[in-house]
Amino acid sequence: MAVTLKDVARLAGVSVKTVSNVVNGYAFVKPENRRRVEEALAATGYRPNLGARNLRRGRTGFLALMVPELNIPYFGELAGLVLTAAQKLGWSVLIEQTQGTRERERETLASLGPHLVDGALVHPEALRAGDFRDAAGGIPLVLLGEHAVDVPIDRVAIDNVLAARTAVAHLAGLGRRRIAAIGRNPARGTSEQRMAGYREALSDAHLSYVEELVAPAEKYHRAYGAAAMQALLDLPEPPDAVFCFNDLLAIGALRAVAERGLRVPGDVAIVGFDNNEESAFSVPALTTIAPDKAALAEAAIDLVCRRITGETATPPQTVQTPFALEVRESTTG
Amino acid sequence: MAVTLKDVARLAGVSVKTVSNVVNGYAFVKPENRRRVEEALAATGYRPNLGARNLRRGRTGFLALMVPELNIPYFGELAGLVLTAAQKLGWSVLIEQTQGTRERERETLASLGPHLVDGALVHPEALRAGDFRDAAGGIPLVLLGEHAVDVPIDRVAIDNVLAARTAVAHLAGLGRRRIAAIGRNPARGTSEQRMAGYREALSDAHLSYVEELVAPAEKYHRAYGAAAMQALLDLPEPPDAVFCFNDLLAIGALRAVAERGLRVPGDVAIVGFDNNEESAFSVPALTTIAPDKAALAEAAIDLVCRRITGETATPPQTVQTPFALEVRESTTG
DNA sequence: ATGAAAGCGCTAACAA
DNA sequence: TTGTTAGCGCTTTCAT
Repeated sequence: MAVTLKDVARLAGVSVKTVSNVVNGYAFVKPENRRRVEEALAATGYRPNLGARNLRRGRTGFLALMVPELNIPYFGELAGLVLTAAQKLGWSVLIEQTQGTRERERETLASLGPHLVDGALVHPEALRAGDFRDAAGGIPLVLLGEHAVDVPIDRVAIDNVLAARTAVAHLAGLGRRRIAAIGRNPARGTSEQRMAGYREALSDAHLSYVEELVAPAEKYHRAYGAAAMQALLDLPEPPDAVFCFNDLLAIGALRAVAERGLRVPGDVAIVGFDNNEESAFSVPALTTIAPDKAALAEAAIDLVCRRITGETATPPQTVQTPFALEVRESTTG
Repeated sequence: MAVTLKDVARLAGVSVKTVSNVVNGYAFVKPENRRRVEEALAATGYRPNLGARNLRRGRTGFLALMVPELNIPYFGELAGLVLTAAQKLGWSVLIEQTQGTRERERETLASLGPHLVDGALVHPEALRAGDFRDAAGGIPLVLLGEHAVDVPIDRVAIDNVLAARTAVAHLAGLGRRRIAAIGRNPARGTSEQRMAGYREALSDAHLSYVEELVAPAEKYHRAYGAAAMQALLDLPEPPDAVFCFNDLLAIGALRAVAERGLRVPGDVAIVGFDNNEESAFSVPALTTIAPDKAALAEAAIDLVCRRITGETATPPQTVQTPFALEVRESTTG
């Protein structure tokens, strides 16, 4: 059916070794033979059978990317960048969705392994430290995003505490005094970090931490942001600013404010987190923390590839990638 | 390193054949042996090497999904659904991004093939009919979305003409007389279809087709929608309604209207296409055509799998999946 | 019902 | 510099 190395060899009148050498860019091939092989290659339209090559090499040639859901804009954007970064280095990526549940995350981690992929980038939502005990059959893992889980595994993330602090400091700098937060969720690692940054910034601005101004969010989706904002607006003394732990929550909050006939940022200023593409086009456009997602994707791919090739054998490291505060209309109408 | 069939066989004191039989659920294995094999399997934590299995079977076990970009919400959502549908049937999916350029689409199609994947779902943007000439090395292909390309290949799509017509009829039914369109682009297949539906609906409503009310869009991104809307609003006699060929364009249009201090739907009613999740939360929420994306994903996966297994050997077919008009605030403030 | 062995397409150690 | 050949881990005849 498909053209094999042997077919090419026969056509070129050389051995498979020589063809293999040419295909793999081995330098020492007699020019005459190289020419004939290349001709045969072109004539047959030969394409190496990756499965066979990798079986022989003890590699699969694939990486995995584990994320909650691709229809969450942040992960859609990130996945796109990861694919691009991987492709540049000649890797194919298998994307696995977990829906953010611990069980699916554990299953997925277990299903990964040397027989399927050579390495994986994982963005866990609910995994605990113990879940990593020789998971994934020992292939190199790189954790994406900051999490409470304290495991000796490579990580790439922005400084969530500082980012949250920056966002809230911006609000305080605008003269807002009742700054709420939406997104507290003990089950999520990043929630802890962002809470910490929130508290630090309040303290920096000599504002006190008010329990009732911190709204939980079960999921970081738009509808939950809207619901949380409604609750906040029902307070006897509603907030004059809100820091949302991601843009989806912020977009929901934006709607809730509009539905009350209130103004953003006039009555309530809003800051998000992630800089989803949609956030630049909401009405009003959303001020948000903009992580450098391309840098994140590239650093992660780079790291996992170096681990696979054994190029880097140092202890697990944490790479911090940059972020910026993107100021838009939702705080400076 | 990893546990192989041979290791399990040795531990269980049987031949690899017997282990293979157990692993593959072959019925006729002596209960005693089955028990011992299962014990050995559990003790070693054996996981089959997919590469080797597929090499032997002449399969790869992978499907490909070719899309322009994952950070476009429609494709992020669709990809997530495709992954889910594929997983249910035990397939892994390789996602390939083309950025919507014809060249990358051709390259990708060529890079696919029996050595990499067993079948592919492709959502082309710029491909021409000729580009499909024995592309992808003869593996089963399923086209996603409607396109101008007329090739004898399986397809899954909604009825774009009818959908567009429905959207515009809705606008006309609201009493709007100057209904514009944003998104004309001869290079894109769906553009033709949506233009046709637009014209049909105008004619149904006894409105004449006005060339200046049809705005082109190079890319179907938010910024292009905003630019097109601005141009439309600069017209001596601006439109009182706009049909955008996707939600991204509509979101951009929404912003452009807001920036002028005009009202949606008061001054201009807007309808989109795709029903991205964000469209339910924009201010105002967007009326849009909502294709049943889950049905699309499932039908496509189902079809390609049946072709691969040879279960379906009929001539290429076109499967139509349902859509609905989702009426929201942007047309009924 | 199960074992022995061939071979999927490829790479690489070993020879020549 | 190039040919020969042994596997990579698995499935699957063909025997038994």
